[in-house]
Amino acid sequence: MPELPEVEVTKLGISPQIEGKTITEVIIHDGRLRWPVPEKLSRILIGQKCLMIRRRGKYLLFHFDSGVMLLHLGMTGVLRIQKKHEAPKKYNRVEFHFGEIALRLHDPRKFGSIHWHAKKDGPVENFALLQRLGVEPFEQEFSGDIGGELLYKKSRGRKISVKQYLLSGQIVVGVGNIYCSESLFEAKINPKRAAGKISKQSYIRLGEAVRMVLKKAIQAGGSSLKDFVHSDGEPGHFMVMTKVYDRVGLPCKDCGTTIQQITQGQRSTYYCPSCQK
DNA sequence: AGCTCAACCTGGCTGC
DNA sequence: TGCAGCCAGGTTGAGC
Repeated sequence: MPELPEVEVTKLGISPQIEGKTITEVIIHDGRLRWPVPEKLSRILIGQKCLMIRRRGKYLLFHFDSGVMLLHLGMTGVLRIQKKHEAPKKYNRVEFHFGEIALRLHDPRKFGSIHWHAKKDGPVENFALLQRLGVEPFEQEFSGDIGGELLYKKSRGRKISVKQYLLSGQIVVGVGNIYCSESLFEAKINPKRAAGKISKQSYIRLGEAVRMVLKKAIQAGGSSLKDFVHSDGEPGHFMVMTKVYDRVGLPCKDCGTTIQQITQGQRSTYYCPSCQK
């Protein structure tokens, strides 16, 4: 599931159930995720109250008195809130109990990860994996024309394609493979163009497109929030309406031209060769 | 510093 | 039906 909108929707879904509650048990069914789940997690967390859940890029940050637990959903991770007595299903990797409530990480491909950042090591922003992240798309630093100007300025001299540049998360976080194709379509930019050769005006359109596409997706995800929170079975999939993603061979919804698919940086890119110049 | 590419892991789909 | 091959929403780290 997870690009930024899905992570944001997850945060919105679990926060009311988790914030202010105290961890009573941590069970690691299979800690061999992207990185090993810290074995000390149980010792650290039991008895601690979750003060707040935040999001940074695609990471969820669970704040406790003595530090922050960082959780990434990877490609296939889903967090679900269930009753503790409900039996965990296949691919439940880790679960956290808050009294009768269980927060379960379901992750078939095990590309997710869980980390601990102790308070004594300073603010969580110091955490190595957060340091390389670009700015948040909905913060002041990417608002209005500022976002596009940032994309423009940082791209000068860059030879990689604008698709890979935007997807890298170096400048602005949260744009995964689906919303990257969608944003470039909305901004009418051909994904094959070199990042360093794109005008400031185009990047300003791209900045707007990124915010618009992500916002719409969050709103679409929001509609499935109830399903998500109350789900005790498989996660509810919400349909994301895409203009180009996964539409190879189909007509462009704006001009009718056949949507193309190419590979860039080992990932699929979809675009309309007429609309995107 | 920037670019490319393999790697992590499992399931689902396509085609023979 | 079986099986090989390819694809999948992310990200790091090695090597040039």
